[in-house]
Amino acid sequence: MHRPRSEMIAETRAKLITAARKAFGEKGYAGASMDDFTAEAGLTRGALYHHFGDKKGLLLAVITEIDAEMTERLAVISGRAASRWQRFVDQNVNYLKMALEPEIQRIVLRDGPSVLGDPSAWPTALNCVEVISSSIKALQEEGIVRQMDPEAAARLVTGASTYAAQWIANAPDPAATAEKAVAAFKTILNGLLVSPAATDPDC
Amino acid sequence: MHRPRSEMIAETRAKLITAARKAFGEKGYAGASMDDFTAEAGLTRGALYHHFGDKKGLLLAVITEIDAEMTERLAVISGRAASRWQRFVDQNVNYLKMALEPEIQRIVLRDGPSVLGDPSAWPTALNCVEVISSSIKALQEEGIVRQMDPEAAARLVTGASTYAAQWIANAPDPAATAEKAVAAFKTILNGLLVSPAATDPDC
DNA sequence: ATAAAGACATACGCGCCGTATGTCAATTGG
DNA sequence: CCAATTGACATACGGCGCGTATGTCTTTAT
Repeated sequence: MHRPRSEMIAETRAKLITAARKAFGEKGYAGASMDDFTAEAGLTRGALYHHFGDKKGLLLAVITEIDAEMTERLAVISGRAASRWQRFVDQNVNYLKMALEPEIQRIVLRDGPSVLGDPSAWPTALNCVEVISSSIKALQEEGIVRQMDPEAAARLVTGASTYAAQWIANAPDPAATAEKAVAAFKTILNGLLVSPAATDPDC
Repeated sequence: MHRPRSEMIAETRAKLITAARKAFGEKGYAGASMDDFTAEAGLTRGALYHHFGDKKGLLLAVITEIDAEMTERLAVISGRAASRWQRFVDQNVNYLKMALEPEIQRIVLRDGPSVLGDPSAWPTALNCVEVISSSIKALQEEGIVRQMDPEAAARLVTGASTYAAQWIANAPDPAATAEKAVAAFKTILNGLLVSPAATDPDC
């Protein structure tokens, strides 16, 4: 009756990741007690150490899951864009929007780098940056974007939006701050063009 | 013979901050034992809790000290620049250079946000961002830089260089990576100009 | 000179992490 | 079909590190 063991294992792993993700998101990595959230998943710390090695390993698993979701969401966005340039702008704006979510801010943007070190060195390597990087490369080949190292440009741009997102989310008036930040962000992106539009082309 | 008590206190505070700064920089915030580094300063945790409240309070004091140094270093740079635009570029490049230092990376850029939350909400509020912000404002008034919210622009630009710095410092070949990153960074800064130079104006 | 304040040390308890060990079910080979 | 082995997970143990409560001793104030 117990369907194959591998399914039980996958389910256990999923339960642990889900419980940890919730705890990390709400209380932060340091504030989340392994005893507490494993119990909440109906398990003990034994299971956790068996599957993930240690607390850091679990955090990495949680971040990998979140990053996969982010990449998927960006891919969906990329599908429906009129032009390559519009796609690039959409990707960036949506990356910024995702970075506004408290769970992503806390787990991926703040605790992640502190516990696991520089994000660009992570195994999962934040695949969503890759998405933006390849957009830039395509735009350069069409002669739309100025020549520069695509990966470097992608990291600079995502760094800017990441930082801006934290600023927005913690500002006294997030809506007004977001407006200013997105406007400035688009102006900067506009500056990447070989022939910058004199005025902002879109909303 | 013991010169005024206030001097002794200041000395104690300074000793604690120095010892903590060293420990935080080498072992990270979480890995630094308060018992260890207070002992190294010839004191105990009692003194620490008396002056700083808790471990987070001490981290804040350390970051405040580092930020003051960074601001000072930027101010010196700002003094010797041919043009306002050149000053702005110098500030950014030097901000990036500072962000390459391991101590700043670990304490200010990684552990700080994790423990104290979003940097833009810190009491010290990273004064160095303010320096860059006012440069942008001045350049806009001269009609050199495109119109946008100066603070937003400053945060985007510092976010980009901060992120890029971590990428560089942790890259397998930091020198080559730095070259690509700085080149791309200058191209992006160039895009802020009302009349962008066709080719990069300086080295 | 005595009282009050404050700087700092000592002592205690508790939470939390990692490891070592144990148990029981599920697979595998004959 | 039945050992023997593997591996998933629980339990038990030890230790470290933080925060607090308390104590002592010096300095300032009156």
